[in-house]
Formats: sequence, structure tokens, C-alpha cells
Amino acid sequence: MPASRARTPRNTLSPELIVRTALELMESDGTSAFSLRGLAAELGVGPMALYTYFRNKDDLYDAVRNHLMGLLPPVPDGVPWQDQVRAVCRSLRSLMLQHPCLAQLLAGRPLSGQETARVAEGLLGVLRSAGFDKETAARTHTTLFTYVLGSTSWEIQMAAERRDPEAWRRLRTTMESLSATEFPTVVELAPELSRTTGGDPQFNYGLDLLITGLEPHTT
Amino acid sequence: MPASRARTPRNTLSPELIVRTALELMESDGTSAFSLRGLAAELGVGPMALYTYFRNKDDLYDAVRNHLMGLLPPVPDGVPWQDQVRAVCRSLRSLMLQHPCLAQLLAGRPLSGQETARVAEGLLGVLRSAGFDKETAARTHTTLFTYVLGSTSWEIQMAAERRDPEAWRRLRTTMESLSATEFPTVVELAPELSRTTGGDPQFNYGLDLLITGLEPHTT
DNA sequence: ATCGCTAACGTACGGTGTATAGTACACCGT
DNA sequence: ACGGTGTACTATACACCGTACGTTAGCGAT
Repeated sequence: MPASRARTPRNTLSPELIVRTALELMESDGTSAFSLRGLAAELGVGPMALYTYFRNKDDLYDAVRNHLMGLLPPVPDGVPWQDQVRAVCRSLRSLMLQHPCLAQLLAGRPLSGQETARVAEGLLGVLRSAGFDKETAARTHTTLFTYVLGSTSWEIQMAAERRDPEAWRRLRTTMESLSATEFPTVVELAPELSRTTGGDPQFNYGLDLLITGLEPHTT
Repeated sequence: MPASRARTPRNTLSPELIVRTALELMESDGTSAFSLRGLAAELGVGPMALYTYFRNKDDLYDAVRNHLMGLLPPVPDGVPWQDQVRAVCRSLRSLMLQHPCLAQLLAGRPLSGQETARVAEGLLGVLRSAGFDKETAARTHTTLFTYVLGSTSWEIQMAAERRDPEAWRRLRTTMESLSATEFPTVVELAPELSRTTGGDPQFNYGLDLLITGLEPHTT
């Protein structure tokens, strides 16, 4: 018991600290490079210490996702339902862009956790108030949610591809090697395809398509 | 030379055989359980033999994805463009449902490969013929593609969750523990949400929303 | 008959998640 | 004041992963 024993003090860890640090690591090094061992090292702790707070890696992922979902702003009121829908969708999108790991966290394991329910509550409330019947509201919620998820994840993937020079080069050469007789339209529209990839205008274009199609459904 | 030497004969492997076997493994054991070592074992070969045909695991994934995309049927003609769009989107969706690993393959690495270009060619051609200008055609293609991808991936994830009893139980208890005062709409619409999750009607609902919104854009 | 090429091999390395068992401290009833 | 107990953390170990490296065996061409 000579106190020379340099054991770490007792309560250095907490779920919040772990989640926060995990998030930082995922954002600085990329989600795929994230590992429990790396996280433990960053926290100055053995890998197994994390298992005191989380049952396994997926459980930690759940917590991080839940934490991120909690950052979503509330739905604005006092504006037409179309604008409320737009606001909710854009909030989710911009959160995903700000925290690229969120896309993979959402893809890996569908809705669960209190915070995910909160965003559903917001969107469903808007739709119900706008006069959608129960079933249409549910369907619309799923449609909007999956659209935001799919298009934003895609955008993030494309951006990541562009950052990896090797992958980007391969993509370009594949594109350019396409025979103009076999793929006339792709070749003709190549400039538009690469110019319009991603970005707010692309996102808003699809979102407005959905909302336009939605209007006849309000009672 | 005495054939007693039990080395495998020479050309047991081929890219096609590897891709086909990899696909079978992914579909029987799940994408996440797939490993190069398992694949090599299935082929009766050492792990490193695969590197003769593929530069690394991602390269193999690319090949599998390309192979799957090649299974898409051609675009029907002689029908209105709306029906052509529906056909293309439904083909992709049903291919993803038939080969669940495709969702993850598409999520993991965006478009690349000849076969992916072929589906783009089909859809873009339809849109151009329908009178969309270049930019709108490109935007619309991206929107439709990401919608199909997002909503079908989501559906597959949900179905997988439902098959894992542990995850499914956790989800149900989370759902049921939601306070009816904090999440009134979610609680009220719980039946609709779980009833309408996934399935062709849900998919077609969103798809028709998009197509409806699209109509004013033809020249 | 021999040589060179290359397909497939074996070995090894550094990494992963996590099961299991152990250890030292903080707290508590006495 | 003190021994017991729970808990927060450590140590060790296992099975598995992708893949870099160097080697070998069988075929086609010479």
C-alpha cells in the first residue's frame, strides 16, 4: 500500500465523457478508423474499462447517435407547414453534414433511443397539424426521413471520395473511359452530373419535389 | 511428374468464381460476417490467393457490386415516362431486396464501375426523352437514385432488426416506454408507424410523391 | 530439357472486439 | 476504528481480421 502505486484515481470516467471523446475521435480520424482501443488510449485507460459503461461497441454507437440527435433544434412554429417540414429536414441534413459520422451511425442501426423519437415527434406533429390523416402522416414521415438520410449520406460519401485522391482518380478515369456510343446520355450530362452533385440546391430540389407532391394530401 | 504432390492444380480460381462465391457467402452469412479468410476457405485456397485477382477487400466489393448491378433489367419502352421511371426505380429496389448486401455495398462506396453507369444511362435517357433539360435531368436522377437507396436500405435495416430478437425486444420496450405526454404524436401513431414500415406501398407512396412533383418540369 | 512466369502458398505482423479473472480503492455497518 | 463488500478499473488472453513479404510449384515457351 505504499501510495507510490500510481493507479489512476477512481472516477475518471463517465458515460458523458466517453461519448464526447468518442465523438471527437470519430470526427477527427473518421468513423471507420474509430476503435475501442483507440478511445481507451485517448482516455488514458485500459480498453476494458469502457465495458463498465457500455455493453459493447454497438451500445456505445447507440449512445453517440442518441447524443447527436439531441442536438437537433426544435420545430419552428408560426410558419406554414411546408416551411416547418423544410426546417426539420434541413436541420437533420445540416446536423449530418456537421457530424459526418452520424450518417454511418444512422445507416448502421435504425431508429432507437429517446432522441430519435423526439425528431419523429416533431415531424409527425407538424404533419398531423397540417391535416394529414394518421396513415398518410406515418408514410410521409418515413418518406421524408429516408430521403434526407439517403441523399445526405450519398452526398457525404461523394465528398469523402473526392478527398481520397486514389479513389477520385479511379472514378474520373472510369467516367472518362465510358464509350460515348454505349452511354450517350451519361457522357452528354457528365458536366451537369458532377456540377450538381450534392450541395443545398440538389437537396432542396428533391425536398421540394416531395413537398409539392404532398400538398394535395392535406385534408 | 508424380501427381502425388497434393498442391492444388493450377487454374482453380477466376475472378468470376470468386465474385460468385463471395456473393453467396454474403447472402448466406450476412455482409458483416463476410471475410476474405472465410471466402478463401470456402474456395479451398489460402487467403492470399485472392490477392492475385483483387488488390484488396474493397476492390472485391467493387466487383461484387458491379456484378449485381449488371443484373438490372433494361428500361421498358412504349410506355409513358412516368412508368419508365417507376420501372427503373422498382427494379433497383427489388434487386436490393433480393440481395440485401447490395444496400451496404452501395452505401459503402458510391457509384463507380461500368454497370452503375448503365443504370444511370437508362434513367437519364428516360428523363431526357421526357423533355427535362440537362440540369433538371441530372438533379432528378440524383434525387430518385438517393431516394431508392435511402428508403430501401432503411427497409432492409428494419427487417434485419426485426429478425434479431434481442434488438427487436429493445426497440419495442423503448417504444413502449415513451411518455405519452412527451411524445403524444409518436405514441398515437405507433400502430401506423409499425404497420406502414417498409413494403411496396410505402415505397410507392414516396416514389409517386416525387413523380407527381416532377410533372411540371417536363418542357 | 530447361527456363521464366506467375498462381497459389506459408508465415508473420499489427490490429480488432471482448471474455475472463484479478486487484485496489471507496464506502458502510458495526 | 475496522473488516467486509461492491465496484471501477487492470491484465491477460483468445479468436479473428486484412494484408505485406518472401517462397515454391507447375505450366507454356524456348
